[in-house]
Amino acid sequence: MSFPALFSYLESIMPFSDSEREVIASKFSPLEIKRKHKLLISGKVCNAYFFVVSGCFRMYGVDDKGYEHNIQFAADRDWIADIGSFYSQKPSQLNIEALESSLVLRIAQSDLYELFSSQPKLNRIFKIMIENKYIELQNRVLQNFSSTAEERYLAFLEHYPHLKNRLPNTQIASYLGITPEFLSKIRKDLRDS
Amino acid sequence: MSFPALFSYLESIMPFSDSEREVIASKFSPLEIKRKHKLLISGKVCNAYFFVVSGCFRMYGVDDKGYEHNIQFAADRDWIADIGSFYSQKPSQLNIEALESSLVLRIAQSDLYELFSSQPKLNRIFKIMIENKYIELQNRVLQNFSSTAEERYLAFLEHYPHLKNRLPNTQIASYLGITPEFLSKIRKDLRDS
DNA sequence: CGCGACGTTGATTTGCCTCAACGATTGTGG
DNA sequence: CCACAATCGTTGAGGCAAATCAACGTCGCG
Repeated sequence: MSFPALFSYLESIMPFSDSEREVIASKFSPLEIKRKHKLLISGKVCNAYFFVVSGCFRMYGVDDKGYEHNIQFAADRDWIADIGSFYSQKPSQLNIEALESSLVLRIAQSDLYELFSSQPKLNRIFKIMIENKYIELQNRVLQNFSSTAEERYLAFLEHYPHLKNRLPNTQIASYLGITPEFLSKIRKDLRDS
Repeated sequence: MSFPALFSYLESIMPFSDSEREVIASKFSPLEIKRKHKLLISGKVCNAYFFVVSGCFRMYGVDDKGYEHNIQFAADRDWIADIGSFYSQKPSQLNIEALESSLVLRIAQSDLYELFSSQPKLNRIFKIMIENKYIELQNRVLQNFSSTAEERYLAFLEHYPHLKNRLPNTQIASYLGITPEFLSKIRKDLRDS
């Protein structure tokens, strides 16, 4: 169990010794997840973090009318968890679902906390990761307020080139906060012009 | 310089010894900021974090058409900075402006990094703070997608009771992502019903 | 006092949604 | 290996939430 994808990610931030790698790797378990299967179900506590080795996931909430709204996608070499539920240990309102058959590495909350104590470097890595996710979200809030749906769609294509040919348009529409029908119209307008 | 407001906040999370307090306090400088003055101006790098002792600030971006969009407010015992610019040391696209005459404690980026090394506890406190801000933003994204402006306004009043009598409605409208005129209509409808 | 920020109201416009219908594609069980 | 269901993308007609533009009264402040 050497998890090259995980360490390639970790060591892109800072180096680890062989013994550190061994301790860290021992806490992660590989999981194969089939398309449409879930890593987290709304109502349950999110008691693990997941590192996506390959495949693709979406995290989404469901509103009063039953509509789903994608909060974020996570593909190769990305992390995913409901951070709010994970740290508060309260039930999550979100779901994490595989959009493709995927391979993830799972680390339980208690094991991650142990690593935070024994491997202080991991604290920094997780701090950096959350900062990055925070910045992404902040840009999204700003953009939702200041751009039309078409502008947001174009920005999405530019910002996530590795996702655009991998996701059905319905999923992209849900991420942009519009209906699939309206995204279809946007795409038609872009083709026509 | 004992900064009771700062340590009352820090010690609500974890205790500090007298000597720790002294080292930490030595890195913060108090600043008085008058209404409408800025802690951060778009185009500059955000090279400090601010702890708001008293008063109130908004952080906002300006879109192509010149409209301002409030990203967040920070009042008593809250932190404010453009986290993205702070960590990347790239120019910020945001502004931080006092809505009232305020008192803040400023810590420069280099001093904060020094404290992160010498006072590991602060790492955890900042990690927790960013997690909380992340959760807040995530809820905001979800709510923007799944609620009407009226629902978001009511949720704002409920979630930020200490701000609602302190902010002009134009600022609240900007935070909610609607025009001041439309907020006025919402308030009228709520009064009439 | 007079100016500028603020809140309100009304008329009109528009971006996006809703609902409905229809082909194309995928995938799955018999 | 085919038949059928399910998912996906598209198009169109009609409707609604919120924006835009314009006007006006109020208040606090220099």
